[in-house]
Parts: sequence; C-alpha cells; structure tokens
Amino acid sequence: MDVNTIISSLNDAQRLAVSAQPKPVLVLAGAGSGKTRVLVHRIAWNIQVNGASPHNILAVTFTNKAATEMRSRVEDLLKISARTMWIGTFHGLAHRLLRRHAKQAKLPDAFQVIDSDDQLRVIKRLYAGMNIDDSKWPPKQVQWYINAQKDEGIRAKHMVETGDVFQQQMIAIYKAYEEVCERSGLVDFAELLLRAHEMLRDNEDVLEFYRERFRHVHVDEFQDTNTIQYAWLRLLTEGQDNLFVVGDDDQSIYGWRGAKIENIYSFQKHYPNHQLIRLEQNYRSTGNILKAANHVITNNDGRLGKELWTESGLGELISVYSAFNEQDEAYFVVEKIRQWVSDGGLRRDIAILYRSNAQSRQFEEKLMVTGTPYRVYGGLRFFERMEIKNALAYLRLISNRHDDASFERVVNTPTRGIGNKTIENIRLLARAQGASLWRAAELLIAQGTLSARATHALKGFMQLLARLEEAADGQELFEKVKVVVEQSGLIELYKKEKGDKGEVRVENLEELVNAARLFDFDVENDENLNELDMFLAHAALEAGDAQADEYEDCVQLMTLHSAKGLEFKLVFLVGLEEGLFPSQQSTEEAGRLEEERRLCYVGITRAMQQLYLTHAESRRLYGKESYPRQSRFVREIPAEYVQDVRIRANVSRPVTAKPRSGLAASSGTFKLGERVKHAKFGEGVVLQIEGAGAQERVQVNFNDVGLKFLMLSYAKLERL
DNA sequence: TTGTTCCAGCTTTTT
DNA sequence: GCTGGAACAA
Repeated sequence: MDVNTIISSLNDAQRLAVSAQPKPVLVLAGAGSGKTRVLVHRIAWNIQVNGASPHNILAVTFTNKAATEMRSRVEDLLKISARTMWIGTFHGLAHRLLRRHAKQAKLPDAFQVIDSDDQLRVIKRLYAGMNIDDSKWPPKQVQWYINAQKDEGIRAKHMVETGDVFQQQMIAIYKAYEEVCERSGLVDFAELLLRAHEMLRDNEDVLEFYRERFRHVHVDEFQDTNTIQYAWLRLLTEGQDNLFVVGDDDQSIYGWRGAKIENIYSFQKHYPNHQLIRLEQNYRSTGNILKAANHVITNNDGRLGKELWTESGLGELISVYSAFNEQDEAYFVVEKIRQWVSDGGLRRDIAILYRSNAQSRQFEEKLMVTGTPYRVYGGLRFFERMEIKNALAYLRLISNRHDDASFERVVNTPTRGIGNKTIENIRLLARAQGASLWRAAELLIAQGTLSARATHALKGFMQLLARLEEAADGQELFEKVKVVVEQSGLIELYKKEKGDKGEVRVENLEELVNAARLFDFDVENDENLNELDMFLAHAALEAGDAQADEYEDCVQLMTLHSAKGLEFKLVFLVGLEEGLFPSQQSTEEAGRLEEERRLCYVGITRAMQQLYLTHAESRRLYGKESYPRQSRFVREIPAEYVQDVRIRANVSRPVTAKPRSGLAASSGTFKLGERVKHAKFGEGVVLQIEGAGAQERVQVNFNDVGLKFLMLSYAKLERL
C-alpha cells in the first residue's frame, strides 16, 4: 500500500497529526473532527512510513466498543490482521499484562476479575466481621472511597492517619478489603490498573521489555484518563517520546469518577518538546449548531481553546420549545418524531438526550401509546444479570474453590437448606482460621459440630461442585458452561419463577452457553492461559450490550453521558432547566458547573441536521411540583441561532391555568391508551383526559390526522 | 422460605 | 412519587 492512501483523504490538520515526527503529540480533536480517523491513520503511518511492525503498536481506549472499532478500521485500512497489535481498553490491557506476569504482580495464576457489583458485595460481607453499621457507613460510599484511592495510586498502607474518624474507618475497611481480595484471588477494576502499574514499576526487566516492544503508543479520549492511567502511560513510554494522544478538553465529562482533565494540561508540561495540533473542521453538524456549541463552551475558563467550523451551510435554526409541563414536553417531542418519520426520516437517526435516567419514562410512555419503536440505553447488561452471575459463580468455584464471593453467592442458590445460621458459622470459622469459606465449610463438616441437616446440605453442595467439575473436565468451554447451567439446578429454579421473568432467565442461561461457544479464545489469548478463566475475565471486562434488537429502526433514548461519541440527524435535548441540567448539585459546587457545560456542549454537538432544546415550565420531580427556570445554557446561545417554537394548532397546550387538577387517568367513558374511533378522524389512541361532566374532553392521537382535543359531549367517540 | 410491608434515597457510568 | 432493598411476619 502506498503512503498516499494513508494521507490523501485527510484535511491539512489531520494530515499534520498523522504524519507528525516521532515525538509526543497532543491532538486536540473537537467533536466530529475525525478523531478516530486520525488515530487509525496514524497507526497505519507508523507501520508504513516509520517502519514499525504491528507488534510495536499499542493503542488504548476507554470502551470495548471504541477498541473494537479501532481494530477493525486499522485492518480495513492496512488490509492486514491487527491481531498482534495491542489495541484495547486500559482495563483490558492491564488485565493482559497481569495474566502474563501474574507472578511478578504477586497474583495467583487463577486470579479472578470482579465487577463493581461483586466488589460491593465483598465490602458488604466485610461489615459483619468488623461489626460495622451499614447505615452509618454506606457500603456504596466506601466502595467509592476505595476506588478513588486506587485511582490515585494510593494503597491503604500509604495512607497517613489524620485522626479523623471517617478517614480512620475508611482505612480500616480498605485494609480489610485488600486482605480479602488477596486471600480470594480477586481483582477489581481499579486494582487492574493499579496492580499493572506497580508490576511494571517494580520489575525493571518486564518494563524494559514493553518499552522496547511498544515503539508507538496511541491514546484515545485522553481527557478522560485518571491519575493512575496517565502514570501507567508515562512509565511505559519514558525515554521513548512516543506518546500520541488524542483528546478534547471540552468533552471531559467524567471528572466525577476520577478523570483528570488536568492530564491534558500536564502533558504539555511533562513533554516540553511536544507538538500540539488542533482539529477544528467539523464534518458532522450544520453551521448553526456549531456556532451555538462554540458560544456555550466559551463560558468555561482555562480551556486550551478551539473553535469548530464547517464547510457545509448554516442549516436550520436551533428550535427552543417551552413546554407547559413535562407531559407536554414529551408530547411535543413525540409529535415532532411523528412528523420526521412521516416525512420519510428514519427513527434510528433520532435521539432523545436527557441529563438523568429518570427522565426517560415520560418519553417512553408517549412513544409507547403512539406505537413508536424506541430503544433505551443503559440498564442491566447481559453479564450483569442475576442468573448469569449465578452461573458464572459456579464456574468460578470450579476454577477456584476459595473464591469467597462466588461461594456466598451460590452456596444456597438454588435453595438447598443452607440457611443464614450455617453460613454465619462458616464465616466465623473462616475468619478465625484466616481460611476461605470453602475450607472452613470442610473443617466444619469434619468437626461434626453442625446439625445433621446442615451437614447434609453442605455436603450436598460440595459434592455438586465436585460433580460439576468432573463433568466439565476435559470438555470444550461451552460444554463446561452447559454442564453448569444444566446441572446446577439454576434452570429448574428459574422455570419455577412465575411470569415471563423466569422464562427470560432460562433463555439468558441458554444464551450464556452460546456466548461461550462464540468466545474467541485466540483473540484474547497470547499465552498458555486457562480458557475458562479467560472467559470469566471477559465476562467481567466486557459486560455486553443491554438490548440486542439493534436492527430495528428505533428512536434512541439515552443520557447525555452515553451519547458521547455518537451522532444523530435529529436530536432532542430535553429538560433544559436549572436544577436538572445543570443539576442542582453541580450548581452548588464551583468547577462542577463547567463539567455540566461541557456535557451540554457534548449534547449539542451530537446533532447533525436539526436540534431541539426543550424545557418545561412546570415539572413534577420526586413527587413535588416545581417551576424551574430555563437552563442558563439555553441563554448562552445567541438569539441569532435560535428560534422559539410557537404553539401550533396540532400541538396541544392545556387551556386551563392548572390543568393538573383536571387531569385524570380515566374518564367515565374512556381510559388513557385506549383505542377509539371517530366518525370523521378515524382511529386513534386516547392520550389525555381532562375536565368533567359537560366540560370533559379527551386528547386523541389519530392515525391519520394526528393530535386532536375533543369535547366528549359533542364528539361521537366509539371504543374499539 | 416466601411474601409483604416499610423505608431510604434520588445525577452522570465504564471497566 | 417511585423503586429497590431490607426487615419482618406467616
């Protein structure tokens, strides 16, 4: 392939970045400016021009999705396999390092990766032994504290007591938590990063090996790195000057979970010989959208500075809609969606973006009654489901009997008569002996101090595991999973569960077997590692998607955070109200407001063609009615880029001053969501009912003519 | 052991 | 005002 193909399709700034001399490079890439493109082409350049072999390439991202995309785009461009390149997430790559060098990292070969849910359970379990009141020390808060320390590279032993009671307690729990993880061979997400950093730092030969190997290091979303991630990058590239980072300080929205926007500023200090390149040409949005975004973000201080521009035209003005209340806001959005679709637009090009998940319900309801397919992002993912985690716990115990977290999880699931009392006895002994729960259970049985029934039940569990292990021995991975799913009793348990829930769970378990069948061991493995352990780690590190039906043409609903990196032709930014967005908490703390503003910037720049900003003049939140002011972010957009949407004939606005009091879930004749027929307008769905008696009127969404208000005393409506 | 009731909590989320 | 988890009773 000739070099020209790598750079000919790029604009000047992109080309400058891709072909930069081998030295530290910071690419400030605005939204929609071709950031991934630059990274992919830079990798190609390093191979084609700088003479690197794929083996010499390291590329780090934050999400599995980004890593997968980068890998496939590199392969498409270079027409070679990217298999020997290390392209992955910080956590995935740290995990790989730890598997390869478990001994140097002082980890057992069969160490298990736990997700945050598992981590929380481990912490909760500590409380019993330490006599800690969980209402005084919320486990969630403790988890957060521990992870925050690890993200900063601080271990319990490093912490200096200040005499502060809170801090003292935190250190005590942190210490105990580290001990349990150590004993059970458990590694949480933050630990992956910290451990990988320590392993490299303390093993000169290993570090040298990787410094030599990774001649080119590429980092995506650099503004989202935390302290330990940046430290890891610096360690790995020290003396090599080969760090190529891409990021956007204006899109840093994860400060609240440890991301350090400062890293992007420190980079310039740490590498005085670095080259800074700005990508400002945007290929996504119209001029009006970009100008609005630029204006909003200039209200932040201390930016590196960047102004997006486009060669395409101004496009349509941004529409601002002041809804009467949150119901009206949802009606409005759904009506606009209906118009878009009836004009031939695709639903998958539409996104409704909100600040907090709680806001989605309003829209879901309205989309439901109008029969509009939609998809809500977020929520439980495949490997996070209870039934899946239970099955995985059995698999983990097969691999390692001393995994206490898994032991506790399934020792009595399905119920087999091992009650709290018995488990408490096991815990007690385990603690006294400093042994695992499994070992303690064995000891208890040997002692013969348990009741006959409990002994029998416990033996039954231990024999079950022995049977599972035997049946799984020597089998293919998916056969092993199948054995566990079928013989653990989980299927029977969920079959008994009433409703569709149990059915779905059984299906999910079957899907787990399938996932094991599809698991591509070779991709994850470059050493002689245990396939089952790799599958378990994969389950923790890549929790899978929430919903599968990506192929249906759906309206997309998600938080602003999860919208980062995506683009849609039509975007609704909803709930633009003070207290909601920016959220209450962030208006009270300085600094945090700027992050909210960046979030708004992210939201605006998702839109390609049309952007609607909506807010409600009255909103029910946490059961209380509030009358929020329009968000300051809307007012930060100059009037010339904005148009107010006036109430149109077919967009309803309740006529009474206080329509709430008149709203009802059902009238004497009709219910919300009911299908009705009108002589002239045809068929439709009842969306709203207000008033009573002769004043009673209903709002109906007709298939043909859209939304109409009808006085019940006049209109002849028929129930269908 | 299961079903019920009560009560706290309530941004954002990936790994 | 709703939800999920924990405490309680049967």
